[in-house]
Amino acid sequence: MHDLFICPRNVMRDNWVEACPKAKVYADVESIPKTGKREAIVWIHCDPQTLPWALESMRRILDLSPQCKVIILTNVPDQAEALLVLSQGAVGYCHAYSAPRFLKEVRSVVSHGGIWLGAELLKSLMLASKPLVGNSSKSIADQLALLTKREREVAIEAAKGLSNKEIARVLNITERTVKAHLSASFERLGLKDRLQLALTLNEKTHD
Amino acid sequence: MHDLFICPRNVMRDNWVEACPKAKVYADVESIPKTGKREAIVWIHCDPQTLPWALESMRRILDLSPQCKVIILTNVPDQAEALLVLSQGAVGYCHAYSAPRFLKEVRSVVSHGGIWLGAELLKSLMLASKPLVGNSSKSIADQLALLTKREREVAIEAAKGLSNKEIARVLNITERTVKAHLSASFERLGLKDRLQLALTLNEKTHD
DNA sequence: TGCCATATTGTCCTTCAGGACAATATTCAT
DNA sequence: ATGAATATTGTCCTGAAGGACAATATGGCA
Repeated sequence: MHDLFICPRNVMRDNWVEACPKAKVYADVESIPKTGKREAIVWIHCDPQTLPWALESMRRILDLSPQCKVIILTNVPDQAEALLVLSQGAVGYCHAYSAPRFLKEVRSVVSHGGIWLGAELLKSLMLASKPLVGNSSKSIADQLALLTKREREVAIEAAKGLSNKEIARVLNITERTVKAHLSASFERLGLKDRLQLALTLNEKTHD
Repeated sequence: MHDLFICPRNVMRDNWVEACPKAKVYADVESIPKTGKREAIVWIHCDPQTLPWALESMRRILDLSPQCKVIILTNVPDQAEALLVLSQGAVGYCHAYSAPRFLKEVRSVVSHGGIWLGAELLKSLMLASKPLVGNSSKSIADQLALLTKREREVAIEAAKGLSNKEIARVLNITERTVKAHLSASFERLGLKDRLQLALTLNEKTHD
């Protein structure tokens, strides 16, 4: 699977050359020779201003050769932007100045059918996807079962919207104890904070 | 970076051996020799019933050696389970019967700091992060109708669990503006804070 | 008897949420 | 042209949330 770069300035950066020695560079999609439906890894360089152009280029490449893999190289990585390009068909999104070794890794992943995204982006996706988890086969009861008795009691009060002080008063323990149980519950259930806890425990069960 | 497998049955499957020829297998965390703070790729095999054990094993491993990479191998891949293990620190989640070539690829990705998840899971994550409105009942739509366009946009992001900073980034406005819209929304809808807003906009039960 | 899990609590710290008061710019209806 | 609503942003402030590190006590089990 060969590589090609699309860069408005029509210049290969050193790290790109080192990562993909045999790659060719073009200024735009039109400049690419028509080579039939061969698979390629297409690296499109852009910045926030030229993102729409990059997205349009990707669309056209994927229209012509759906089996191509498109990786977006940006000067200013941004999560929302990453989500946008990935949702529109890119299989990778990384910094244009990344080390050659890193780019080789990205190349390896996508050439085998993988998708590349950073840990921070994955974290955001997981946060945003909590409703999905709520609708999973793992019921609320199952999740509560992962907690100890006291953790459960505290979690339920927190899910109602009570503050730590209010929960402490209701259960006749200190605020510090409330925090300890909540932190343990967050970790056990894979939740970020009490808001996610509240959403999780208030999910409708499926009967 | 060497590999080790944790499998209750203390047996290496053929595909594991082929993917990681020099790896060692242990029945549990206790059986692992204390080798100091060396990085390792730890593959933990489990099924739905032993997931809690696997998660606990991972926690202990990461407590002892935070630089270790943990990959969960399951007999029954499940999206919610994948999200749970990834949110608790795993960097990979895949099928225990995966081809050696595939496991090698996973190994390569995580050893270079990447996180492995399948294209299907990523797709689900991105779908799940779409706006909440559309699946809501009329009452929620009615409440949203009380807000201005911008207030609505901010409220929806907040209801997903995003912080003010994250919302500011997504909508390309300042954190101060986010706060202003949220405060206005709380007052307009008669809500105390973002937790109540989240429960209201995600509401499925009527108590 | 010893170990582990659980429950409880303390101090300290950073970050975040949200309110108060204030201001400018834009859009739209009158 | 004017006024109101909306959008945006600033500074400043307090209180809450949550994490880190630490400690003691209790109950159950091998």
